This record gives sequence, structure tokens and C-alpha cells, in this order.
Amino acid sequence: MSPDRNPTRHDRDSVARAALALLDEVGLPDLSMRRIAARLEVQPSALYWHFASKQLLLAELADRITARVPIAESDPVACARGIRDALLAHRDGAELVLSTSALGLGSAHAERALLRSLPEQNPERAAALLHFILGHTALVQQRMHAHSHGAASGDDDPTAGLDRVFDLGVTAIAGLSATRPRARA
Amino acid sequence: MSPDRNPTRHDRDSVARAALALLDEVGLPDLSMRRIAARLEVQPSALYWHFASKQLLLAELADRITARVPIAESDPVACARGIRDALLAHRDGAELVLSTSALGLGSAHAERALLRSLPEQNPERAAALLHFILGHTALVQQRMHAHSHGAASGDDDPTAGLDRVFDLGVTAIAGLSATRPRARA
DNA sequence: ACCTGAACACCGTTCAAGT
DNA sequence: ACCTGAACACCGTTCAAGT
Repeated sequence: MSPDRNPTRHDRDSVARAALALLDEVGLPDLSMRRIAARLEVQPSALYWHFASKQLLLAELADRITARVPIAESDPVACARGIRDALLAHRDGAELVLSTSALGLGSAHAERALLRSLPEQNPERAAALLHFILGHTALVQQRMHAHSHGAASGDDDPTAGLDRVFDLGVTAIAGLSATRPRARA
Repeated sequence: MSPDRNPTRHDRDSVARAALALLDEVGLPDLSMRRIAARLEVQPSALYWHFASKQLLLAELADRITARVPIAESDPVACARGIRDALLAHRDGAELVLSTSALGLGSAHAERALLRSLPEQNPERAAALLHFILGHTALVQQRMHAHSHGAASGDDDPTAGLDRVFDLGVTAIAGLSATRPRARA
């Protein structure tokens, strides 16, 4: 007799949230529209009311992932770590952002944050930093997953030493590192 | 009456070559086992005689792409350009290598080439360089495709200025750039 | 405004069986 | 050694129709 009778109606936000949660459980290759629909107890076709295509839904997820990077970092290294952490916060986050950043402006927010953190606000350095962070994090993240899923070869952590590679890359591109020791002035 | 009667029998090499050619035509998202089989005029199940899974076939393609990077470059910038060009030589090459480099040692060859080209043979710099090149090239490549396929917004080339970003990143990580102008000594 | 039901044109992979 | 044929358990997407 109540006017609101339907048990679960969804909107863009609830669909995106369910998809993001499912991403963490199953990973990007197994994140299908049909699985997302099943999680929402809805027919697959229902999703197309909220998102015109799977690509657009994935772009929304990428936007939500990058939206969490802090804008106020003054140090490029801290800013870069913030971006990396946002990407690592969700399974296959880096690969998702990387593969959707062509169309969606998902990575634009991260790039702005980098630009602001740079001493001379050099946009080319900001772009290079973003490219490095995305490539590095995508590699690290999938190596993590391959290792945990017991892929092959040695059983020692393949992430070892990669933090140093990250810092080296960021400081170098940001223009903060010594070029060459050149004696020891 | 001849003993060799069968018109087309295939091996690993011919399957991989057909797959690589098809990749350039249709792109990574549309590269299916069934399409590759159709191109070879063979049933889809026939491919599984040569490759145990699609993933392993893709890893072979990634290996073939990176195999073409020159090992003998002495200059890190020249070496990095060689890697980038090898990735750009096939559609979605960078994304393919990036997404398979966790398991397959496809990128190991490129990393060795970088290491050799570095003045001090620093393996951390080589790793950082590889990560930057892969991230950068993957982004550039998909932006190229998005632009050619008439995605949206402005119609000017989105690749403009990206060469400078590439050079900046490579020289910085290689340790060849000035840290900061610092007056103008 | 939001969803169902049914259909369309696809996927990767397995496996017995053929030659 | 290499392939067929048939099957299994899936995909993304569209669209009329329901409420």
C-alpha cells in the first residue's frame, strides 16, 4: 500500500560502486557486465539504462580511482606516491586507468596535481611523470597478482627493489636528482 | 598420388605470424582465437595444438615485438627510441607488451638493451626507463588510435609535443639532463 | 524512471575422433 | 603431427514490452 514498493532500484552511482567492488574481487579480465548485473540482482540489459556501454562504465571507474589523489601535495615525490597509492587501492587500477585515459579525462586530475607539485610548473615534466607512474604501477601491480596467483619460477617477492626504481624515476623526471656524481663536490 | 597431399598445415610460427598480421588489422580488443583461426582457414580448436592458451599466444607476439629492438645502441636515448619504435611498429604493441610482461620475459630483452646503453650500467635506471617507455608509448599509441577513429572534441593531433615529453623523460631517468638551471653557469 | 525477457552475434576452451 | 566437429559455459548489446 506504500507508494515506494520496489525493493531495489539503482542509479549510476550504485552501479559504479558495485562494479568497483566486483573489480577488487575478480579483477579486470573477469569484470563482465553480466557479473555486475548478477551482483545487483538485475538483468544484464538493465545496466544499459545507466551506462551506454561497458567502456563508459569502465571510464567512470577510472575517474573514481583517480579522483582520490590529493591535489594539495607540494612535493612531487609525495604527489607521485599519492597517485601510485590511489592506483594500487583497487585491483588492476593502473591498467584500468591506463587503458581508459585516452578518451576519458580520468588522468587529467592526476596530471594537474603533479603540475602543481612541481617547482617550475613544467607541464612536460608533469606529463612524463604521469606516464612513468602509470607504466611502473601497471607493471608492479600485475607482477603482484601473478606472484600471488602462483605463476611460475622463484617464490621470492618480485616487488623487491621496485620502490627504489619508483623513487629514482620520480626524482629524476621531477628534476630533483643529481645528474652524475661527478667527483663528490 | 603425392605423399604431401594436405594443402595447408601450420606450425607455431605460421600461427604467430598470422596473429601478428591480424593484430595490425583489427587491434588487440578484436583479436580473437576464432578470428585467427578463420584467417588460417582452420577450426578454432586447431590453434590449441600450437598454443596452450590465448595468453601464451599473446606472450609469443609480445616476444616477437620486443625481439626487434637493437641490442647494440650505446646511447640511452637512441636505445629508448629503438624500443619505442619497435612497440609502435604494431597496433597496440605497447599495451600488448605491457600486459604480458609480468609472466613472459618479453621485456627482458629490451631491459638488457637499455642496461647496456647506460654509462654506469645501473639496473635501476634501466628498469625505470623501461617502465617510462612502456607507459608513455601505450598512452601515445591509444591516443593515436582514438584520434584516427574520430573519437571526440578537437580534431588537432593529440600527439603534438609528446616527442619532447619522451626525450625529457628518457634523458632525465638516464641521468643526462641538467638538474636545475640554477642561475646559468 | 527503471527494469524484464528474449534474442543476436559473438567469445575461450575441451575433447573425442579423424587422417 | 595436425586437424575436425560438436559441445560447454560464457560474452556485449539491442529492443520491445512491462511497471
